[in-house]
Amino acid sequence: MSVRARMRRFEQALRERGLKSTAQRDDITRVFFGAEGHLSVEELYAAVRRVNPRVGYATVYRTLKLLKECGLAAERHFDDGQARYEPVEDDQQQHDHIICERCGKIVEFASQELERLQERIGRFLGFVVGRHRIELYGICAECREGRRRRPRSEHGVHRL
Amino acid sequence: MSVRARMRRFEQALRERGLKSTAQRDDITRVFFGAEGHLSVEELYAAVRRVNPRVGYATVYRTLKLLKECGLAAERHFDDGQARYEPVEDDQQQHDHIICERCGKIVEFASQELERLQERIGRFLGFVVGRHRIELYGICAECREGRRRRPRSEHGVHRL
DNA sequence: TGTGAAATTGAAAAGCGTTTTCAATTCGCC
DNA sequence: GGCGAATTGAAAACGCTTTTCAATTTCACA
Repeated sequence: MSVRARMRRFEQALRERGLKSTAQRDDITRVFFGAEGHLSVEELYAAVRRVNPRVGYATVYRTLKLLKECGLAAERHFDDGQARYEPVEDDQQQHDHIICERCGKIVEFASQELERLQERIGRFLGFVVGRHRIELYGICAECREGRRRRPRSEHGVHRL
Repeated sequence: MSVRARMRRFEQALRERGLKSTAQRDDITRVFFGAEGHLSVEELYAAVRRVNPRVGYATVYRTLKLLKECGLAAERHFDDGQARYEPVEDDQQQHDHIICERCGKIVEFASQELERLQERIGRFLGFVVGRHRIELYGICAECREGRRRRPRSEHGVHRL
């Protein structure tokens, strides 16, 4: 879905809730939807600032909270102590993450098998499993080979 | 391993580091090792206070940090925003958790299959996986059946 | 196009879990 | 017992996040 389309979605969600559309919200969501996901608030704030230096930190937090409530953003808590946010594609099912501890790259993947196994484990222990959190931490190929340490986030969910 | 034996281990670790053994450390570790794991700092602090009301919050934090560094405690960050700690048995291998969102019960499990699958996924994506974080969230049997809502933590790792 | 109630904003303060600071106390080797 | 180093509790500081509050902006309605 394009940035434009997502922003229309957001505007609509605002109207449905009787909330107002503002320049700040527009700027923040535009930058957010245009970025590659897994942004921290700090990163998003910095990026928005480049476009509109009048935007305050609190507004970025508030807008992310709104996006979350509208189902347009997902909040993640990895092991670095700050929340990260990714845009939610509406066709996109649940997925997990593998994170390089050297360069910080975050790769998304979705595994049917993992899904099934988790379900099975839950059932065995008497649980009905709703959500899960699965994060793998390791070193990516580029880092092991001593190549560049640049990429922060690789885009798209890998289906396995 | 008994509480006594673990405390001896701790004393030994202290000596090795040139650190001192104190009444506070003894009280905190005794309560910690005697409890059923997955305690928050708050819970441990409250429990220790019942034994020795002079112990301060900071000392509980400091002692847990020490235990962690000695490999006698593991720190976990579930979705409730505070760290939880569990005693580490020396024979105990890596395990994961399934958590009831109604009663808060935490059940430990270890799955060879899950281990293998995770390894395989990592390799497929070019990673060498070191550690992982796997948490399943759902509703436990007791809660679904409307039984009591008491148990906080069930003891022992379920091997699957 | 103007008006005004309600929503929104930025800056600063507060919150929350955790860590650090610091003066006073305790430990343990001589 | 005496002394230097480690430890302690209380309070302050921390980093991230939320809330407060007065000033500004939006937008439904006139």
